[in-house]
Amino acid sequence: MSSIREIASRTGFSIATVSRVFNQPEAVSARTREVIEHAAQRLGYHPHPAARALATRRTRIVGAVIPGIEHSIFARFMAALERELGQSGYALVLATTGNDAQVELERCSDLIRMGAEGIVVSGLDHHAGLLAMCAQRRIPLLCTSIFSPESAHPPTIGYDNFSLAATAAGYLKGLGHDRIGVVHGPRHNNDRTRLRIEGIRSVLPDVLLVECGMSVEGGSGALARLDRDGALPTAVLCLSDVLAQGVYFEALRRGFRIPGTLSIMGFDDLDWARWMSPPLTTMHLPVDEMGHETAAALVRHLEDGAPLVSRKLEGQVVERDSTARVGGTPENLPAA
Amino acid sequence: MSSIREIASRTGFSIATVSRVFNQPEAVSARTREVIEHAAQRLGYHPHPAARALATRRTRIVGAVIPGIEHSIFARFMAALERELGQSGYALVLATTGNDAQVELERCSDLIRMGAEGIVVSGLDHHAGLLAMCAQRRIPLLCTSIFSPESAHPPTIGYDNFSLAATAAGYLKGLGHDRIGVVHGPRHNNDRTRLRIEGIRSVLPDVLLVECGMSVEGGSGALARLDRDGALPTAVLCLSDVLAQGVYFEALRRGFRIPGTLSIMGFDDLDWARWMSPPLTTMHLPVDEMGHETAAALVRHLEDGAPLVSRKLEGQVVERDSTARVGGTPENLPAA
DNA sequence: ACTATAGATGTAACCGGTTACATTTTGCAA
DNA sequence: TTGCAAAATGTAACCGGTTACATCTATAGT
Repeated sequence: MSSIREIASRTGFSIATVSRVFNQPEAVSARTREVIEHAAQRLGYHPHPAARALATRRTRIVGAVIPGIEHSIFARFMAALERELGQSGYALVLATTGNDAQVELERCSDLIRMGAEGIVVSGLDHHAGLLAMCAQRRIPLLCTSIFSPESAHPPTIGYDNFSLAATAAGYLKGLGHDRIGVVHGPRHNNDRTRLRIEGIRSVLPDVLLVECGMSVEGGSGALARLDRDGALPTAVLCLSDVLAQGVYFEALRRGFRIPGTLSIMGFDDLDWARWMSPPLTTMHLPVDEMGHETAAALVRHLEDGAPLVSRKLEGQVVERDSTARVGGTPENLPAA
Repeated sequence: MSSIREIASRTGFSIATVSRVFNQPEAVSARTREVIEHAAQRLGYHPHPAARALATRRTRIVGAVIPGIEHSIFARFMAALERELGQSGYALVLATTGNDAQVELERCSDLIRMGAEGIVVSGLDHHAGLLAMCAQRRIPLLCTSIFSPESAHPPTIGYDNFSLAATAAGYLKGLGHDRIGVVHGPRHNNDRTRLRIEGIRSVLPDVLLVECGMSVEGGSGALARLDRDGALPTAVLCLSDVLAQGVYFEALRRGFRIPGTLSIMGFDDLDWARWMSPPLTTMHLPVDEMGHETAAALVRHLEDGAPLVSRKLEGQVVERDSTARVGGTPENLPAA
């Protein structure tokens, strides 16, 4: 409705002066500033975002493209990202892909089409066109939930999925488990999962893998399958706490004792993990830090031109009571 | 880098023709279109979003301002909202408030400042300035997670918290429970919670209320407090599945049988509820539908000027095994 | 009184699209 | 051919800000 010119003509000043009141108040006399601010207030003036963006060539929008936000760790990551970005005056546009590279490309294209100044994605392997598109438009692309020192482009801010998974596997191995099952989500289009599996295999070459949907239901079904096949291991490493939750309840349902019959370990350290009974041993993933670091890096790059550099964040095993030394407890048989 | 004028001069056509190729291709001859499209391709042309937004006065951005996305039902709502908006070519900007009305106002202001064409908030009571701000700038504001037929402004798309909670309380009452505890999150700045409590009181006038933080830990602590006070009811109604999860595990920890010693009922119907052991009885909230309807209503309003009207969505009790008729099971005492 | 200089303000040219309207070209009937 | 409507294209005025540069004013120094 009311533009800068409206205010200018109402107050008798020029549009430049009005603009200065909002952008470089110190360059305007106190009296003038007061008059213009008052008029702006009275007319309910707000600068037109597109006009400002056109002139300054800044939108202060960054986009995040993730597989999905429903369950899991991504919601926490988004929360941290949003909090940090918001504090720096940036807006976060959210887009989900459902783990489809083609959809991811389209979503990124949409983000660019609407003015995103930077894009955050998950993982390192993407549609071939994605990198090209971002490079051509000079849009910084940051890969998260993964760390890779080798690829200078694009930069990664995240954890080392391979070694974290190896550490988790090593933890269970160190507890004396030799028959270990790994429950994981779809490998397709998910390099993090693939890396984790490789990491586990580096410690436990012939571990038993069970792939299932990335949901509580999936985890539940995975344990059911293991049990039905008579392949029940002494420990199950779940590549996500959500899967662990499914395994956990399915174990309870089958009358297993945790960790007596079955040690269960998760991955993520979602907030409810420590409140289960018994509390869930899991691999803590630094997602809050990741959100924080990602936002900070992007903001520094956008504001000061600081280069985007890869950053490795640490995770660690959070030992709780859902895992135990194998044979360490007497009641090793199903209870019911 | 490359603008419409660049392409125009390269191909010898005018900027108007170039613009038409992208906006009204049928108004341009096939030959010309081909030439221009080819040049655009070669130069890696993408229309400048701010310039387009300035000229068309459209940004195709809508904002959602929610308390937080970490746990709970909001992530699911956002997912549904984003999916639907994305399909209509709109982007979703996410902002969180942590249940602070002042922060909410600021976040909304930021959204407007960056060009949001519509805003979605949770609940009906907000900072006084919020409505005024949106009204002045002609930004449609949609309140969700709540339904209120009375207030034509702003419109609400959601469920009736009062009657849904009353129904839940009625369900437990119908099971013969007379000592019922209600575990709920902060009432402050949360009209949905207040409405639910009122609804419960309409059925159970002197129900026992326990307020706690909106987390698994909160629920866990709430049950601990109930037990410590010797005020253990026969059933606990939790105003969120997250709280129910805390109560549930705390009950297990204390050796209670569910539902033998204690019936537990949640609110939300998050996806893991049915996979617990025993599965959680809960009040199903139509959040997917809410996201869908909210997005659709907003898009219709923005595209065709359709009026925004309040819409009531239904929820229902999902009866599972965490609740039972009081005294219906013999083992009414703590197990361990 | 007369500059030199800093401070305040104004002018106008952008930013990169869209689109009403004017103009030119084309195709077809008379 | 000529005439005329339809199709294709061009011109230029927006949209609402920012900002380099020019201009004007006030203050201080000599």
